Amino acid sequence: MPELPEVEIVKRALEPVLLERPLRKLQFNRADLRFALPGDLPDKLAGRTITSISRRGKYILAFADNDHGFVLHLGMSGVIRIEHPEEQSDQKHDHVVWAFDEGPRIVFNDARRFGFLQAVHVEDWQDSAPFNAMGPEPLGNSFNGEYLAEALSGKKASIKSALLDQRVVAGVGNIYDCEALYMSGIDPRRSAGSLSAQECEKLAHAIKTVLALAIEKGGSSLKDYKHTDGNLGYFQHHFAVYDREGDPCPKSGCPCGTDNGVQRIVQHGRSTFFCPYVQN
DNA sequence: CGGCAAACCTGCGAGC
DNA sequence: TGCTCGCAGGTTTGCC
Repeated sequence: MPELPEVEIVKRALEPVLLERPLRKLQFNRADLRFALPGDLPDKLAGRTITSISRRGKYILAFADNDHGFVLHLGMSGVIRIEHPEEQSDQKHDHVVWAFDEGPRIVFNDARRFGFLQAVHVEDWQDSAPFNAMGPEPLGNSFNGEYLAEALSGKKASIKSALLDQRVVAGVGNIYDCEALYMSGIDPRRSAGSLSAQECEKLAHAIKTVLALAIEKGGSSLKDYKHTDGNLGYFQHHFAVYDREGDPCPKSGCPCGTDNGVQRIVQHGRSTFFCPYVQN
């Protein structure tokens, strides 16, 4: 589930349950996820209170009142469950548990284990990888057409893959990459450096729009998520092209409707979905 | 250095 | 029913 909007939604859901509650125990159910889990972190955080939560790209950061904290990445299949005492259940692939003296606990479940949790300190987290090379937040003011034109300048790789580079812009993944390129009418196969200033402006705007809309939709169905125990997929019904191979694209009267519809191609090992008429 | 394939790991749906 | 294959929202590594 995790691109920027989903991570933002998880971050917002964590705020009321993780903040300002003394953490009884940070429990690791195995020694490693994608990377080794920080074995000394539970001792640093036991009995402490988390005082801040933030998001950077697809990463969630949380710091305790002693300036120690953790950074969490959900990988491809990572899911956070917030479980009230009467609804706690241990499930396969529950790797990390945040336990409190009372009230809900927090569980990180990740079947594929592409996700990870690492220790960070408030003083220096920004100086270490990947944060020291990460591009701007797409919803922030510093991300705009002018920045994008500069960042893409001279790049020979396709615009599709350039947007997946977290050094160009933080938090865009395969879905919103496809959606933003559709929204801006840009062919995903074009080289990144070939985009005009006007196209960069359009694309930057489309990225902001699609991400903001996804956060809005995701937020509205977060209640369902909490009650249905892990059933996700809030925004999927709003995709214009992603995972819609063969369907007519949403543009009314688009010739793709009487042709082959939305096309799927593979670029650098990842699926790209696009409408060859809208995006040219 | 830029670009790209492969690797990491498990689960699920399609097809036989 | 059960097997194999291909595919999955991400990132890192190593090779040209």
